Amino acid sequence: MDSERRAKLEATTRYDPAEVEGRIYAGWAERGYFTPAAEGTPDENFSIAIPPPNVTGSLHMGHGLNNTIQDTLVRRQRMAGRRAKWIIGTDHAGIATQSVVEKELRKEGVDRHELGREGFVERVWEWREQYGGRIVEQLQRLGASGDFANERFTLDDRYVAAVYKVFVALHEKGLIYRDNYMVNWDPGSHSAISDLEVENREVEDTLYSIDYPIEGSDRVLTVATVRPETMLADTAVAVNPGDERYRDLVGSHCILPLVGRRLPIIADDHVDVEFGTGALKITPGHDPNDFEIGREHGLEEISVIGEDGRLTEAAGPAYEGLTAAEAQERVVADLRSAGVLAGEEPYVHSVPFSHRSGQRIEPLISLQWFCRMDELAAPAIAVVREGRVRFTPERWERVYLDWMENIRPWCVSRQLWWGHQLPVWYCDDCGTTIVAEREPERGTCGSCGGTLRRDEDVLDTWFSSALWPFAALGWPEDTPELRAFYPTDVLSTARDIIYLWVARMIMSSLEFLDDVPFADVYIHSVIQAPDGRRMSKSLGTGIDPLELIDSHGADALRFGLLAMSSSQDVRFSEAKVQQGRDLANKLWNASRLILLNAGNSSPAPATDAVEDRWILSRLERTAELVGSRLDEYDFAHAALELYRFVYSELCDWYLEIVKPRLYDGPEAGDHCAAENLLHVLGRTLAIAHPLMPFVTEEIWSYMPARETELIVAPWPDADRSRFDPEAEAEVAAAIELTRALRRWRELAGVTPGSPLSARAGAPVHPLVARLARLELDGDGDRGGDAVAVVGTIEIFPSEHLDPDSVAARIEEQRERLRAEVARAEGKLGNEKFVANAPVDVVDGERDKLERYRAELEELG
RNA sequence: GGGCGCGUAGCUCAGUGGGAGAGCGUCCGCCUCACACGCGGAAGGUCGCUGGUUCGAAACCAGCCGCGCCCACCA
Repeated sequence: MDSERRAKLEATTRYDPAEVEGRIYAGWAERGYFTPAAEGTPDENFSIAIPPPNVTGSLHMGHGLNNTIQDTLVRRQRMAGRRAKWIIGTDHAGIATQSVVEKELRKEGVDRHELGREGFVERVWEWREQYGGRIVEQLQRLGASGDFANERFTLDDRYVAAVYKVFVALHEKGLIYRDNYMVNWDPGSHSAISDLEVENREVEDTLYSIDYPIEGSDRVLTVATVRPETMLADTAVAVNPGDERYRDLVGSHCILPLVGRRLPIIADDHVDVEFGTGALKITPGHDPNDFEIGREHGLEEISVIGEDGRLTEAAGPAYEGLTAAEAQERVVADLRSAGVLAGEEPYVHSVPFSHRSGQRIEPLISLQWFCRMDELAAPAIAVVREGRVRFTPERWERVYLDWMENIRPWCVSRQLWWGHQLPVWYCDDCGTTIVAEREPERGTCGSCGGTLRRDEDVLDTWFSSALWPFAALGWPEDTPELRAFYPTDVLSTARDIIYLWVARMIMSSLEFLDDVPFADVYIHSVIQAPDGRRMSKSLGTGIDPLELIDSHGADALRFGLLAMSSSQDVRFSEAKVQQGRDLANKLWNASRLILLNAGNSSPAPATDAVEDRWILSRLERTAELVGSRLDEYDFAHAALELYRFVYSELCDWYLEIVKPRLYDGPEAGDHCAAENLLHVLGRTLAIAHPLMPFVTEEIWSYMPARETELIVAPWPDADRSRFDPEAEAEVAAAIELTRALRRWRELAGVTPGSPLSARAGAPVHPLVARLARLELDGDGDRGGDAVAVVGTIEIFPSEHLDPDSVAARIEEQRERLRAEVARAEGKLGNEKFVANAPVDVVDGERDKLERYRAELEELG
């Protein structure tokens, strides 16, 4: 280390992440560590595909955790010597992005329709050029070692080609089809959306009861509804086939009030006898349930509400043009004056809302493109059942399977402009529909030569996301990247997109690449706000990860997130981030101690002194433990185990123990301490690197005899030959004795600075004497008797001892020992315990009892 | 309606059959020549409730109470 760097190290008593992180990161990127060669096989290589964040996104805590997890895994494997590729990219995020740009246009007073489709899409691309890189830059601040040089976007030309290939292939297979079907219409985005984009919310509505007169009778059938305006589209009334009250009416008709239409009275199992009057009005055009019943019974489907949310011509002149809400008011008023409104009462029920726009879903029948899923699902169910794809935590496997086993058709068309426009053309002249990867030549119909019209719709964003891991590697072309890195190893994500994304990736990969997309799915915890609410910008409960990086450093945030993560939801804890910051600082200062006192030593394990063997043993156990925790996706324990080793074992004990040897220094002849310290430090930094890459790389740059940067230094596989139970036991005993003496001193009122006059009853490790500040009497020539015995140490009276405190302390000790003796005696006095408990447990109790009795005796 | 998860120290969480743990916070003492983002020490818990299984339960089983999430077509 040159004198300038040495001076810097000496002067920097606090680790300063802001000074380090940008510089270190730029170095890594410059040297190309993030882009592995596309060579070798997927088995020997390692890859992860990032859940591509929305281009419109900015880094939130969920990204923070998920990407820290992925980066930790990637760094670990890169150090293990594998070509490690973290596939990076962003998602075009159809509705989200379109809304952002529309909002921007609105500020300029422009409606997207004024620009036209082409102009608008161009505008979105411009927006993406300008702002789309934000989230990617934010990932880099976290320390993400992804392959940013090969960043992908789900609307790149090559990616679009993959999407079209899949669409066309599924269409040819008959799985993708066009149909008039009940969809979730989102008035907010003015598009159909899939079932998965709908969320149910509890809402208080009014439940209206309406009398439908029965034809040829003066009886009425009373039906209940929360949406009276939809009655205009009723085409039947249903009762349960087993319902005695109405058995005679099945087959006859009633008359729809206000409209006068004859409605058949039908019998259907869906009808709940218990609910209301047991008679259900059937509106196939505006209720998903009624739609099913209608199709089963071949009922007429009438649409009275259009895609603009207004009543259509079919609703009749009195209502046409009204909004649904206005129509409801009018219908209720008309029913009342007609004297058929039998009742109204408040009613709480769950109602579908658009996840995206937040608006209430309008169920209606619409001509859309669908994908049948059952055939695709079957093999995707099988690979999970067979364990070719494993979920961690395991319980998500059931969640996945339950959904897959009841999968329903997927509405894939969206009435948006931003996205993959359907590769579908229509000939209005001859009625031909062409589904093709490329636009037909000259845009004309092959059959009749007529002009083709392209379908205006785009695909659901998740349709393209489903292809992410392989399309991002260049599929359908047979690229070197695909050959080297597919299938990927792990997918790390949050549970809310298991259906939307994870399941669909598995299905598409099996269908098109005949293989699973990844072997492991890790479902990480959801980080809630500190008060337990959802962390969200709109609730004002969000905490910005970037601010935490600014204040505490990226390593601190990474450590904190990993340490607080769990197999369940957790509340965000800034204390854990601070713990990470403290650990970074601790590593930094421990390193200063070692590096500034190591002279010209090089790292090498030393095994002469028992404390050296001890720390080596503890180090290797830590390497093993942290490694296996990471293998198990148990990041919290990996992080906390690292923290424990660095603080408790390395710093609190080993460094304190070897300080004298280090200070006496290599110059005085003890190279071992420095060499061993450098060895231990190096391996510790390597273990810590995947979790805390910046501080470890920075310290590493001061290490003598390093061959590479830490990011590509070998991962420290545990060297079990260094496990040393004897050294561990010996040092553990010395530590325990030291702590007992410190405790005794504190409680006996001896000030920390003053030495204790003592005699060792048995050989005692010199470190105990030093760390507990004992003045050991070599020849045993002491005036007076010992005032106390702590372990094997007799303590003599001295001017520092307060006799009353000592007496009180001893009595306290006696009490504790008596209680312990009583507990052990009780246990051993229980015949059943002695008879049934395992031998080692019983023996353990016996040993304890013996020890406590002996200690008690010593106290007198 | 069904499913999953959770209830342990003031706070956030570990702990899945043999003496209740960590971090933060609190209290006491230390600016000891790596670090006050530090060092040493301490206090603090009928492990949601009730039964059961067991020699032994925070852990396993059952029921209950409370909280959260997911799925579901009772209008």
